[in-house]
Amino acid sequence: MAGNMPPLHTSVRTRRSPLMSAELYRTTRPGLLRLGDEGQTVQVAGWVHNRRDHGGIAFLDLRDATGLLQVVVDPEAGVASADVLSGLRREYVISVVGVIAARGADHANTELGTGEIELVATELRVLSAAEALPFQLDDRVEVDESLRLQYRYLDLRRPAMAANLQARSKAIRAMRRVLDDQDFLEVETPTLVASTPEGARDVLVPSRLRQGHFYALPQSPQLFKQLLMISGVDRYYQVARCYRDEDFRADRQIEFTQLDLEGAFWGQEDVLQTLEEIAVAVVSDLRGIELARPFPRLTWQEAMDRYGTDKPDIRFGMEVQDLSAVFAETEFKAFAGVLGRGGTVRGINAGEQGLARAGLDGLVDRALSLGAKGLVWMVVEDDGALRSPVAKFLNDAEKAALIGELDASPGDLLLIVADEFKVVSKVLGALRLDMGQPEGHEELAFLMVTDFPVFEVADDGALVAMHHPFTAPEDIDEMVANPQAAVSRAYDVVLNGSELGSGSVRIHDPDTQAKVFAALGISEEDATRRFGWFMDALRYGTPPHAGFAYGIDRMVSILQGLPNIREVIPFPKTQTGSDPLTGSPSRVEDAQLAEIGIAVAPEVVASWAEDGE
RNA sequence: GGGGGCGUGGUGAAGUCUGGAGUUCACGCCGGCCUGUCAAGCCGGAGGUCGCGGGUUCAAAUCCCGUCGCUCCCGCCA
Repeated sequence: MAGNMPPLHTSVRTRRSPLMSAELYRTTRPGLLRLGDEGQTVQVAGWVHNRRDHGGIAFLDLRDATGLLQVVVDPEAGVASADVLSGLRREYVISVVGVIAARGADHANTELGTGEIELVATELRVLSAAEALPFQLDDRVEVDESLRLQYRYLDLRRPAMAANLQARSKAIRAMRRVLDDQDFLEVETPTLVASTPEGARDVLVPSRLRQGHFYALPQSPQLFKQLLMISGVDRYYQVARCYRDEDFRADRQIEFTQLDLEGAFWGQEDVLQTLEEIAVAVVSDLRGIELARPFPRLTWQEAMDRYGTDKPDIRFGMEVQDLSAVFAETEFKAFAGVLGRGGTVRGINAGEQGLARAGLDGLVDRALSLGAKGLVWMVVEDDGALRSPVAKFLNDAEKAALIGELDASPGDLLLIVADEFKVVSKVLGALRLDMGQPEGHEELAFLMVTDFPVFEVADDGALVAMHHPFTAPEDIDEMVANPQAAVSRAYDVVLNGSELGSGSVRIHDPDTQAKVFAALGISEEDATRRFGWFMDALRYGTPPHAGFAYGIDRMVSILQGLPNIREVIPFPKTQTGSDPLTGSPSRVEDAQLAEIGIAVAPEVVASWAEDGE
C-alpha cells in the first residue's frame, strides 16, 4: 500500500532541520520512510497508536493512513516536558521532529514496512488530546457492528478499514483511467427524477413547489444515459449513486454506487470487451495480478442448467445433473408425478460431507424454505449401496444410473430435487453454494453470462422484463410470436457467485419499444403517459447503443475478500436502514411537513406514542 | 411480512440447556515499578440495572410472554 504512494512533500522533505513551528506539522508521512532514509531529520504527524513505556526509554507507534512508524523517546533528550510525555495516551494527535535511524537486525520489526528504521525524537508536540475510546482499534476483538457504525470515524482509523477506503479509491481511479483513455465523457445526471412503477421500490422526495407531487431518487441513470446517446455523447460514463428501497442484505444497501457506462454505435461485443478491460485494470491495481482474457462465457440457459443460477460461482464444480431420463419409468410416485406434469428431476453430488441425520434434516428444511416440496438425500455406502429414506422406492437400474450420472463414489452425499425447472434450479443452486462454496475470495473467477430471456413470468402470470423494458430482443418477430422463449441481448458480469453488474444492447427504434411495452401488458395509453417523453426522443434519430453498470461496492468488497459491502462503504446504514452515527432517518418539525403539504398518518403518530417517542 | 442467531463492567467472550451471592477469562482504562520494546513486562486498583418491560418462583443473567436493537436467510431487489 505505502509502496505505491509517491513520497509527499519531496521538496519540503529535503529542507534541513525542520523546526517545530506553529503551522508546520510534518515534512513527510510515517508509513513512507524506509531503510536508506537514515540520518535525515524529518517531522511527522499522526495518532499515537500504541505506547510502550520502559520508565526510561519509551516507544510510540505513530500512525496515519500511510502506516506505522516507531518513535523512540529518551526522557533525558529534552523532547518535551515530563508531564507531556507521561500524559501521552492512545489516539493523541502529535507532531514529532526527529532523526531517522536504522534499528539494526536485533531490533527490526518485520511486521512493519517501516520496521527496519525508527524515528529518534528531538521534539514532540501534542496537537490534540483523546479520551479513552469506546472500543479498541486493534483487531484483537471483533466489535459489534452498530457500535462501529456509531463511531464510524474511529472505525475508519483502523488500518484494515483505511485499506478498504484506499482500495475503493484505487478501483474507481482504475475505472476512470480505462474509460478516459478511450475518450469516454463523464456526465452527471439528476438525482431527483420521475418515479417509475417498474422494478424496485423508489425512494420518494416530496416537492415543495408542487405539493402532492414527488421526485424519486434514481434506481439507475438508465434513461438519462440513453438520452445522452441520442444527444450525441458518443461514450458516457458516471460513478453514479443509485437508490433502491428494498430490504437490506449483506450485499445490498438502500443507496449504492455503480460505474454506469454506455456507448453509441456499440454492440454487445464492444461492451463486453470494455468490461473485461475495466475488470483487468481494477484487479491489477487492487490485487496485483493480471486476469486471463477472454473471461469465460455461459449463456443464461447453460448457467441455469449447470449451476441452477444466473450468477454461478465457477470456482468449484458440483454441477447440477439432469436425472429426468434416469427416472423416466420410475415407480417412485414423487418423481413420476413431477415428470408427468412436465417438471424435471435434477441432482448434485455434494461430495463427502459426513453429515449426521440432524444435518441432513437441516438440508431438507433449507430446501423447503427455498420453495421445494421436498429434498431427497442419498449417501453412497462403502459397498455402493444407497442409504436414503427413498432408496426402497428405486430399482437397481435406477440406482446404478443415478450413481453413474452423478459420478458418485462411496461417502458421497447426493441431493435430488423434483419440481418445475425454476424451483429445482433455485433449490439446487442454493444447496450447491451451501455445500461447496469456498470461504473468502482468494481465487477470482470472473464470468460473463449472456442471452438472458427477455421476460420472466411473474407470480400472477403476467410477463415482466427480466432486465428492463429498454433491452433489445435478439429477434423482435420471434419475441412477439413467442415472448416466453424470447432471448434478449442482455448480459451480466459475475464474480465468485456475485452479480457485479448487468447491461444490454438497448432498443433504439420506437416501433420495437412499443412492441415490448405491449408484450409487457402496458397499454399504448399508459406507455405514452409514462414514457412518452422517451418514446418521442427515440424518434429524432437514435444511434444503436449499448451499455452496462458495474456495482462498485460489490466489486471492491469481493476483491478485498470481505463478506459484506458495508466494509467498503464509508458510512453505510444498518439492516433496518438507520445510521447510528447521525440518527437518520429522523422525524422532522411539523412546520417542515406543513411546508411540503405532508401529514404523517394518524396510526403512525399513534405508534410513536406507544414507543415513547 | 416470515424464519434463525446474538444482546453479560469500556470492548470481546464464558456462564443460560440443568434457577441458588454479579462469578470467571482476555483486552482496554487508572495508579506504581521498569532504558530496546514492538499485541512490551511486573504489581495494584476501579468499573456491571446481565438490552428493556411483564410473568413464574422462596429465589431469575438463567424458565415463560412481550418488546427493542444488531445480524444472517426467505419473500422482495426491472
